[in-house]
Amino acid sequence: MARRVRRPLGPLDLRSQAILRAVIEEYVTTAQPVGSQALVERYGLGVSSATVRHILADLESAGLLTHPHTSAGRVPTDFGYRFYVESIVDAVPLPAVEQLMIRHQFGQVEFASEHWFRLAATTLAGLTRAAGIATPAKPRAAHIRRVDLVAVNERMASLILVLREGSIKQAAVTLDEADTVDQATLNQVAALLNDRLLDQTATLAEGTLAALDETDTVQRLAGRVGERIVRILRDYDAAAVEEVFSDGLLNVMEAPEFAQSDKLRQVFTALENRAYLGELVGSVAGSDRIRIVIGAENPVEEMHDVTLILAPYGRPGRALGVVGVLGPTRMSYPNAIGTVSFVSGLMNELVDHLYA
Amino acid sequence: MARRVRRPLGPLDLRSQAILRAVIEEYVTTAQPVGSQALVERYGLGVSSATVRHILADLESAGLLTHPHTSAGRVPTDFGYRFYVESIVDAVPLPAVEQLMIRHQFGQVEFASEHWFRLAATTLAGLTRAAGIATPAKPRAAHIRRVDLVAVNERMASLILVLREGSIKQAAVTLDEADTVDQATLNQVAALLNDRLLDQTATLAEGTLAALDETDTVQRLAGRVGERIVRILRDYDAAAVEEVFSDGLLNVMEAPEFAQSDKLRQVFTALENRAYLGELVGSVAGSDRIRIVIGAENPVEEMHDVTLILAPYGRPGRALGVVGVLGPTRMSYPNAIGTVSFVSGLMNELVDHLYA
DNA sequence: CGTTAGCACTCTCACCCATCGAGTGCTAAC
DNA sequence: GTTAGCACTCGATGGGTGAGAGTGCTAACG
Repeated sequence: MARRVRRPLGPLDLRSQAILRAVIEEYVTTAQPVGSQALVERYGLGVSSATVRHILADLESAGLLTHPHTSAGRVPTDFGYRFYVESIVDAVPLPAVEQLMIRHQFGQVEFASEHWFRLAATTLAGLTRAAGIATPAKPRAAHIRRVDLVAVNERMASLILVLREGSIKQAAVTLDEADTVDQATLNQVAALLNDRLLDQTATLAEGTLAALDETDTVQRLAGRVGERIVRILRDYDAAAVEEVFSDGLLNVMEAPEFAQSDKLRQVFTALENRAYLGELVGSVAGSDRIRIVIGAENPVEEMHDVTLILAPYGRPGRALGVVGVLGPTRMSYPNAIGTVSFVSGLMNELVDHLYA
Repeated sequence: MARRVRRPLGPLDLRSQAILRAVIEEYVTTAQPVGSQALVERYGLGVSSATVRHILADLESAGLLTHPHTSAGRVPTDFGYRFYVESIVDAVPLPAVEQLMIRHQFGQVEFASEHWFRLAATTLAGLTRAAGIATPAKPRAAHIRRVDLVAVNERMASLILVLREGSIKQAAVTLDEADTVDQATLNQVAALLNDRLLDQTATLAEGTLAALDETDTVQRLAGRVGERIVRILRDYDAAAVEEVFSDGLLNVMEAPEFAQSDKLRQVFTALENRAYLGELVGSVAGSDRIRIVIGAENPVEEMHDVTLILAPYGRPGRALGVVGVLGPTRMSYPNAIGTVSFVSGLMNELVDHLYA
């Protein structure tokens, strides 16, 4: 086989790179195996199809391309995409007009990371024609920003807990006091809690609450509510990833490689299993760059036909989330990377405001 | 053709009903056209296959069954399912154990309709092996229960608005006052707003705000925030359906009739178009019973292969939402109806507590 | 008159086979 | 190193065939 010097990795000569690039870009648009002739016709390569065939054979033995069968054209391997992404092309930044439009959209949405991350997923789905994925910015330890209590009836109140991280938690608390509890009392309790617990985490709050005077009605009630608050914070802190929101899975369904819904079903199943995404997201959140997982590079069997492009956002050490896209391995990497990059940058800016 | 008295509608004789029922239930479990012989074997009908064939032919000419082709067994038509649901079977109530389990689950969730309706969809999906659908209880006009303001920086505050209906809205308000605004001032503003706006709707609130004294700093700020509150309420009131949450679409995907993902793709597309669901939900919310839309009864072309079973919940004139399931027309109607019925009843109870 | 056995008929499905065409890999010449 | 030429491979396509399932009809039966 080895007709010319084999360089399975490392600096491929420029012409080979150009051809690999052409194969990938042709395949990305047509979804059909690419033949030598098609390449010569559609890309001005200045050589004959026979020459191209030689090079294709070399690229194949280097593991960058494959053959579905003898008489078919070439298809990129996962490794081929990897090489393409790392050594041949650069990310294409999102056009300025679209950047502006998206900024505008985010400006219209309520001021809460709760809503941003969903919008991020939706936006990514629309821009890349793949599925958009996003998690909320999850702080290592949540901080109390605000406590509010609303009377529901004589013995129950609705507790509203605002976290510095931008999310709001709600819970019902039962106050089985001998005397009925009115809104005025609740206001006092809330004021006390706001005074004492501002910017505290679960652990700190627990200490503060221990110091309350149980003989005073207001303080006793505050203690009761405080217990609940601590429990909510602990739950929140314990969850690895609060939620994974995805949008535009339909886009992926439309790709011809998923016409037999079987493969896609597997992907969906894997997606519903949050443990996996949580893990992946955790690993991305640790790093500081875009992470690309192509096909079989993914440890999860079901994900072998799709590519994930994920980027962290937020503040290391404080709150971290992930945005990204999920598409067929056959996707337009330069655009997808550029888009994910922009959206994660935007999310960074937004989260910064929360901590400003 | 007409070998015996034709009764296209109305009281089918009992034996014919039993056979229609057998065909449907066999088809529901096997997803294969049902032949006369299979019926005789698997259901103790006490007659020969030839007799069954006669009856099948009659049921077919009455429009209750069809033939995919000459030499295939029978398949129920949409009309057949309709007759089956209305005249032959009754809803099977959900087993008491499961009822208990579900009540328990709802008890664990935060005290807010926001969360309940999602849980309802998830629960329905799990119980029926179809897709669960739910909308939040949407009040005709939202009422203010609580206003809270948290300082973000000198010129911005985060507004938290709790509605009597159980949902929470959040927004950023910019306070471009000459002097900086601190949390203490914000507390006064919030107290004022809570005092004046409690239980008011958008229109009422607007009147109340007009009466504020613009020369006082606190009142002026309250006016500023109030404008924003009114805008939020108006937006909320204007939306026909806030959100349609669905879960378990995967279940539907697994049905053999959707193996070629094309049909399902259409369903998904229709589902993403909220206008349609909003309309449907609106019509259900108006009525007071479970509504079943079988296959081509659905005005929307894309939904011709699925059945919707929807039930309203909430308080007429106050807040109304919808829960239900979406599955293949070939689904177990008695169970699905029983389950939807239970869940909508449960949601009713929960919403009742909000207004208690 | 309803029920049944028997039978011809229809249609799908699975299988085989031949053909076609795209695209390769090799070789020899430039 | 590049190219033209050519044999070869293999999937896709389409027609043909046989098996099997299930029907509809008819004639006989109680």
